[in-house]
Amino acid sequence: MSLRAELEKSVTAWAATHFPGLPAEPWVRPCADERHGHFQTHFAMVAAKAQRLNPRDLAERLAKECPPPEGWEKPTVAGGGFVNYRVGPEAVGRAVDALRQDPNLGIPRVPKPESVVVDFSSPNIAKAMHVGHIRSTLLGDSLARLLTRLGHRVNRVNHLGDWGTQFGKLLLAYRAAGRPPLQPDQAIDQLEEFYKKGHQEAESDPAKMDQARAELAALQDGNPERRKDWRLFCESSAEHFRKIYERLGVRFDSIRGESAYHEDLPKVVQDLLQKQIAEVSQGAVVVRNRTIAEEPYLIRKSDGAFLYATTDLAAIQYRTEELKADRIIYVTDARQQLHFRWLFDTARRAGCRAELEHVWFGTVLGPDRKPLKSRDGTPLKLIDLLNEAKERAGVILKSKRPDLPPEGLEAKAELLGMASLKYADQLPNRNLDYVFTWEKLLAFDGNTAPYILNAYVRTRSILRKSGLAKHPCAPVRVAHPSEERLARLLLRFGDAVELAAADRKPHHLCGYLYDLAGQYHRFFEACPVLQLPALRDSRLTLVGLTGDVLKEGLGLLGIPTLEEM
RNA sequence: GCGCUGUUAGCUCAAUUGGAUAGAGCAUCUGACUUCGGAUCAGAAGGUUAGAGGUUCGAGUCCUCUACGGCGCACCA
Repeated sequence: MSLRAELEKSVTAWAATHFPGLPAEPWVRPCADERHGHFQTHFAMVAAKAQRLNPRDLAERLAKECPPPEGWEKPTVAGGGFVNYRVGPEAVGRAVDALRQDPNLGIPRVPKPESVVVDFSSPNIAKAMHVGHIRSTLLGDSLARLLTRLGHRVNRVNHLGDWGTQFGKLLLAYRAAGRPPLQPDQAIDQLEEFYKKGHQEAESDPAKMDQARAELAALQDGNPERRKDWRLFCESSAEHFRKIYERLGVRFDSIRGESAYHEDLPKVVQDLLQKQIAEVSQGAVVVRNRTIAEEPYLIRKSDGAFLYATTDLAAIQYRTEELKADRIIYVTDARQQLHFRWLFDTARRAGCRAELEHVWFGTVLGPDRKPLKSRDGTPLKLIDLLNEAKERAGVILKSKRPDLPPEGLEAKAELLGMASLKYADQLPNRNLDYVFTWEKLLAFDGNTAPYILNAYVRTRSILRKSGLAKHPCAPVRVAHPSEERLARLLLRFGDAVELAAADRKPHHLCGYLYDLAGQYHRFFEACPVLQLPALRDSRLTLVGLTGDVLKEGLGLLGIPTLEEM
């Protein structure tokens, strides 16, 4: 249990006894300013307001009747009714001793594990993944890792766009070209060319548009030749996706595209009509809810075709009934908020009992504050982004480590490039658009992956220097202020992980890891580790624990570590 | 028009969900190296949190209005 949680227990018990009416919030928080203390509670001010009492008097009572755990200083009252607590160095040492023996590093387990589907990434078949997919892919992956770590049963689902109307135009051009074989390493580019060609033709020539529609209808009716072509498109795309996911270290439990729900769609619409949730309007089938919008939600077009809303409804049914999901989390960009409001509302009215959540994020912008594009104005391809990250990391590596043999350089550049990209993408609050620059991404200092990795590497190098095979696990004695700060920060890891998961915002964890890396660097400046025999094992233990927490924290963000920079 | 969302230091972003004197990095300036790895550390400077009201013991955070931006609103996904 963290220091905070220990104190929290005591304060909450006191609050529940004397003020049973008040909500059981977390009342204990770390002080923003250490001069006030290590932890504070503002409970007295809240309770005083509710009961019309004097907040200072109540704070005095709380401080007196609610003593901190063993080894803490006597609490003090300050301001308008804050009670401040300070932990003694021995108590810090004891807490760190408990932490180093905890395989979970202070990360709590949820009392009631849920079966959670995380739906993320979801690229379209026959198109290269682009920069618009990166936030969903990384954020979804991190959320899945966080929820798994807290004890939930997580199902990572890639809901591929493999059944849209774009296939009519693509088939049209592909077949007109004589159904040529696709080159393994250029398949995606070839498919994009065919689509572009088919699209242009269909837009300019109504007869071609009719043909494209006919191609789509043939595919959806199960025409064997079209099916075969479509499967080829899917397989070529899958290979493209696989390479990118491998480099990003992202995996899925289930890759199940829209096509998998094709057969279920008529029944979904029929059910909604039968339950009188949906109605026929102007030949289409729609769902209405004036509290959401005046315009209705379309689930079947007037020509009988289904939409992605219908597919999503079918997917909810599958996930709740077949996968037994208690909760489904969708990770998509902000523009789909209205769609998900409609989707969730409709599913609930139709009897869905699972919790449905839309975790949305903003756009990646270029330096001009417009959505990030490549030089020719098309969306920036993800593969180009990854390659450039690696290349730039390689240039920096060579300049920083000219002594490094060329063999190891490439793998190191790849790791640093991916780590930097992943960290930079997850650092800003997901609800905001963010401005992407290479300078920020691969900077050596500031809140970046290299800075944190550097701290980790130094925990490893000091170990190598010590001649030991692994970090010792000795009782920790905090002797220096920067050492004590490091220890207390380590004890907050569990809180940071919990907050990031509960908020569905991994950037909270980035902030914590940056603080920890910085505090480790300060400790490192101030505290000789190997030179002082009396403190050597204690400090090596602290160093080892710092490394473990940095590694575990980065791991929850999907970022691997390395032993040497 | 309706709805969602945003505006914090010159720039890019934080702020533990209503708590104490709003913090970092970059850029600028000043220091610390024959280093337990300097991809580091110490320090200076930089703010009417877009503006105006309101609620509160307390507001960057909640409410109302205004200005400016991004996005979405029936047959794409």
